[in-house]
Amino acid sequence: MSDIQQQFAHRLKELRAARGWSLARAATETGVSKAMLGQIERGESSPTLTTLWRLAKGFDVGFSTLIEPVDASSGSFQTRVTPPDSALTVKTLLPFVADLHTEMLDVEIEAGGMRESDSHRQGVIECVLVQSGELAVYSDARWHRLQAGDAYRFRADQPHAYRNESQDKPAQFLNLLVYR
Amino acid sequence: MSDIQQQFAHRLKELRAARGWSLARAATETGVSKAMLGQIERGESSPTLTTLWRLAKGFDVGFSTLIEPVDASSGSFQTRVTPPDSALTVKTLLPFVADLHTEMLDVEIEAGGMRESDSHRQGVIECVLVQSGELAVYSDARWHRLQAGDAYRFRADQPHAYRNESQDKPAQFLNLLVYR
DNA sequence: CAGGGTTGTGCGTTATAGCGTACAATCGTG
DNA sequence: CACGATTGTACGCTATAACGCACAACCCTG
Repeated sequence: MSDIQQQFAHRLKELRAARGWSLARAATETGVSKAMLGQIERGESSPTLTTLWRLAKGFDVGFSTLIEPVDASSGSFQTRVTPPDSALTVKTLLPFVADLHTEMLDVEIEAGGMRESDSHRQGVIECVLVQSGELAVYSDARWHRLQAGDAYRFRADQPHAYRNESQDKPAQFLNLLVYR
Repeated sequence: MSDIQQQFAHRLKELRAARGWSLARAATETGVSKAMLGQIERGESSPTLTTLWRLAKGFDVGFSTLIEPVDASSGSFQTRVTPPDSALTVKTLLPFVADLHTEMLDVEIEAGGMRESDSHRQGVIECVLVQSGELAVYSDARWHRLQAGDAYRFRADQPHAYRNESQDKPAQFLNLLVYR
């Protein structure tokens, strides 16, 4: 029995309990046998992809939520201003939280300023939403020019950079990182 | 053979081709046998959870990305302003796109204005990031007061509402919806 | 060209996923 | 209390996941 099998055993029990379903009811909703559901919940069996898919549909959750729970609690969280360095002011609007796989920054880059960024981990997608000014984004080996109101997405698992094209005014953009 | 099995067959081939790995190399990286990888790619087998997990780790992708690809192409997308109605101006900064499971709105609500919202689908999480003004958010059967710079998350698969607490000035907030 | 290395497929074997059924335990009702 | 309904577990059977190995086809190098 593997760790993921154990984790999923616990998760399936959670999903079922949250809906107040018996094994029989869950079997009806998902099309997976009662006996098999029991085996999975006790960690005695590692379900196939086909069975996992049935479970996701029957429980009406996305595939990733089937495995990894989303924190359903409500609550405040803090935005945060990173101390300004030579060219950039970064305010973290939505800090990275594991269950949402998302992070959002409000970035201001001074007139003529530029910032390079290392690659993020494999598969991270970045969306740049220009709020004001003239911004250029470097990705896929070239610069892309953006105006206020423009938006641009690219893979952030490669080196990339931001540059304020104006020599007079700062530029401001929202930076959304989606980790999938 | 199920639809998801066929979909995954195609996806696994994609993942492997993208890295330029042979079946033997992929077997080494994932700990899943070459013969089994071949069976999966030809849609002849539905891998168990344990095997899926090994694949995710070996290919260094999140579990959901193992099944559903993220569009890796770069490109601009349009922000959009919804015509104002009686109390609200909505600008869609990031329209919903299926592969990111995310949507972002810039909302301005006039002095004293209020808006109720129906439930979204099961499991949607909403983050409200107040940019200016005094906002109250209704969720979990009660109102939560927020100031500029405050942020609040809650489950959006329940009825919820927004209200500008000020009778003098509009309030503005960013609204991030994460569908998981 | 021949030979060695690489690649993907097919086969047979073993372990286990998935099921229907039976049943013990528990619960609720008359 | 007895009885019926419900719930979760165990069992035996069938189908298939997963593997190691052999091999045909292809590619590259001397």
